[in-house]
Amino acid sequence: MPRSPWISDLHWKRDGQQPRSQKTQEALLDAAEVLFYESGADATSVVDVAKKAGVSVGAVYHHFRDKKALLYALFERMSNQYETIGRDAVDAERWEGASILDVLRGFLEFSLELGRVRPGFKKSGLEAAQIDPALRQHFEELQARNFKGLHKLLLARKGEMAHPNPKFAAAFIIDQLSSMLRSRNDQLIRKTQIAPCTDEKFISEALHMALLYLQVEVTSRGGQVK
Amino acid sequence: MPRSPWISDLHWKRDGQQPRSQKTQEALLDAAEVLFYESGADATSVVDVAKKAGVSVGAVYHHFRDKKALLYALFERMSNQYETIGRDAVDAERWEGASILDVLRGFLEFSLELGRVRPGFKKSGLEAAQIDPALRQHFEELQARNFKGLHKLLLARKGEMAHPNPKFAAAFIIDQLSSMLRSRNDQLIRKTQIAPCTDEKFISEALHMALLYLQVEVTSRGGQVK
DNA sequence: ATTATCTATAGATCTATAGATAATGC
DNA sequence: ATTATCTATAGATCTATAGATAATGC
Repeated sequence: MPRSPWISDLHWKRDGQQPRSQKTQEALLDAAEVLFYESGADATSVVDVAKKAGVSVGAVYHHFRDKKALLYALFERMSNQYETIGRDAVDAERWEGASILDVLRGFLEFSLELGRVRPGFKKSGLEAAQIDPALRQHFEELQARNFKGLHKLLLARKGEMAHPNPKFAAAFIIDQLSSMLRSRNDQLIRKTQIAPCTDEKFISEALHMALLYLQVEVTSRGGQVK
Repeated sequence: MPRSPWISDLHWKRDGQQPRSQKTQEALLDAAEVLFYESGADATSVVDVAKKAGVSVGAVYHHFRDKKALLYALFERMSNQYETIGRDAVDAERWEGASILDVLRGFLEFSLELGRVRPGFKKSGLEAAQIDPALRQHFEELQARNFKGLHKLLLARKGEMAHPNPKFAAAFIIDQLSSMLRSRNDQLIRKTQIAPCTDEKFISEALHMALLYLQVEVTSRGGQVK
């Protein structure tokens, strides 16, 4: 029985034979990521995606079973990249000798950077999660895994925290910082804020708030905080 | 020159002559608010809205110039209600004798309540803001006005804050608390959080964090914080 | 010979209207 | 008599396919 040209039984994406296949597929995913971010998947037609990618509609349907499959593939790419990034970011060895302040600063800086260079990265993947419960759950698990990795890094440094319940406090602060980052990475929401500030200032204030909440004595580790 | 049956020159909404007009219009707006929240305005067809409101498509177009006009009207309703609510909420007299803790608690409790009983309230209005820059700006101003009212309430109590820059600190904490509330009111995002807790616990922790950041001495005002 | 792409278009879906019918209030 | 609603459908838009043409690699 010959191998199906479609990856997975759900016929999501064609497994191309020529190098140009991958180029085209990635061009289509890049185009979709941007367009879906700007206007949403519904408001974006397949023709729009093809045009932006510089190919014809026919080419889209040669590579992807249907429009939904394009969204699935986009989700898959986001998911894979996010997992790789996340695994690397919360690697224990990478943070050896680092303080809670260092770890949290890394988290904030990285998230802001990601929102800047790939604004559609998460949102376009979330569009897929919105229409398919299975993807939704996968996204939740993915996010939870990364957060839990960060949580572990913080708890390994619980000696720095005077908070009576470091386990809860660390989880709570991760949730709240990520909420703050999400708003900051969203252009529309950001405009409604009344304390506009540079990324640097935002990071320093958010860190200050987090350390107060966790009851981390900053002075004892030297004046790394402004 | 006879008065146009359409409100405003942009022909947004018909100014009905009979009482049932208003009933129908409100039923349509209610239906749209829910459907647009659940699936987005694009994914919702006019037939869907009509069906949910219990009227025919023709009735929709009798009252609203087009689908966009329905979205505009929804935005307008949200905008008016939000303004009334906001003006009332940040009324100085209403908070006479209240502490910073009281004011912030009121803000958190109210926002969570609004998200619970009218989940589509803000989101459906935001859909309109997404497609029209003028509405977008109006929404920003509306939000900013409410936030500034809250800001004023806090600054009127700056004696409670030991923070060296109460003006900035108050604005910053308002922005961050509203980010936290936004995530908490979004079901999908909320599921990705790793420190699930009751609304009560959330409020108490968020307040605790805010007061630490603002450097408000809670003990001096009695044990209102758990 | 196989794989990838393009052009043209059928079929589905949705928006908006026309024209007929029902309800309201002077 | 006027206003509101309904049914049926024209027209627009978008998805997806069929069939022809071009590029690739054995």
